[in-house]
Amino acid sequence: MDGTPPRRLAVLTSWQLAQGAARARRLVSARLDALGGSRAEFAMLATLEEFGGLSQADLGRRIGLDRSDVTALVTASEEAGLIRRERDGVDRRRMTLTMTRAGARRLGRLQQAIDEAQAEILDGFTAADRRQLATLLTRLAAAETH
Amino acid sequence: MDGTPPRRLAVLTSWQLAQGAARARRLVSARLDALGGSRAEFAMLATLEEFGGLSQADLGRRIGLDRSDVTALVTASEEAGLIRRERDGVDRRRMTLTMTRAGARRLGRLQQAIDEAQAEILDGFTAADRRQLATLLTRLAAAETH
DNA sequence: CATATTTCAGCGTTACTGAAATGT
DNA sequence: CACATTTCAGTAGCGCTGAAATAT
Repeated sequence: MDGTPPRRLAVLTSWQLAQGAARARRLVSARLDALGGSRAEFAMLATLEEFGGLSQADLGRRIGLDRSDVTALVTASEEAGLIRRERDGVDRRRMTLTMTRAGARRLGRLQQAIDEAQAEILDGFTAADRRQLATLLTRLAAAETH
Repeated sequence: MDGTPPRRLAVLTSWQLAQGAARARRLVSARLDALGGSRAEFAMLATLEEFGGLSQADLGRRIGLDRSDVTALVTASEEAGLIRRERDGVDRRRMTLTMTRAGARRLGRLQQAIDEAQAEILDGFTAADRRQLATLLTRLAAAETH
């Protein structure tokens, strides 16, 4: 046993979120590490599958990744053959990103690992629990930044 | 608008948790920064208020802070007059930590800032929503590490 | 002897900032 | 001109590791 945290911490929504997110992150990372993958890599491939032909800036905005970190991720992924990066014909500032077939296969493998982690995170939760949690978290994260 | 993330991400509990935790963290940090404080400082003071006379190792276990980071935090907080650090008389490896009156006043100010942030995080949530969320998050974070 | 505590030096990841080069 | 995109260099916090000194 680790000893319980003080009540002033335990009652905070921000603390509860941090604890839950940290556990989920550890479980997901452990599975992805075994495949030599990362959360950002999965996020990128998932985005390019659903929204093909994005620019790097758009990709970063979709997944909340900094422009600077997008550059590094995209460079490595192109070298690994998972994506293609081509200069946009219309707006020549932009690099247009598309997923390769190797990227699609990679996405499938990472998805499987992530699904296993989600199952472990939600072990013991009923279907109703899961809907509740998803609804509440989505509302919370989507709140206006007014 | 930022563009929506792909479905493969949006449906993940781990992603939802990460997004919610990141927003909560930004709101809390913004308030604490204005006071020159940190989350770790608040966690330390809250712990020493509720469990007086802890060792550094016990403090770290209560709040999930690494031994190495505890040393730095405790050193700075002692210099700031928020806590006292004395060699334990029984087990002379340990340093016994106690909060000073200045520390208690500091805790009060940080608590106020954090309460404001929690209110902002949960803006629009009913009392029932808040109970649901707290229950689900606590269950999720407390899951056995079997 | 094995174990626990504290301290220090350092590492890897993530999130970010500032500035430059390029183009709209 | 203001603004957007990409890239690079660098910064700061966080969570950690390894090792040493000290004590149980």
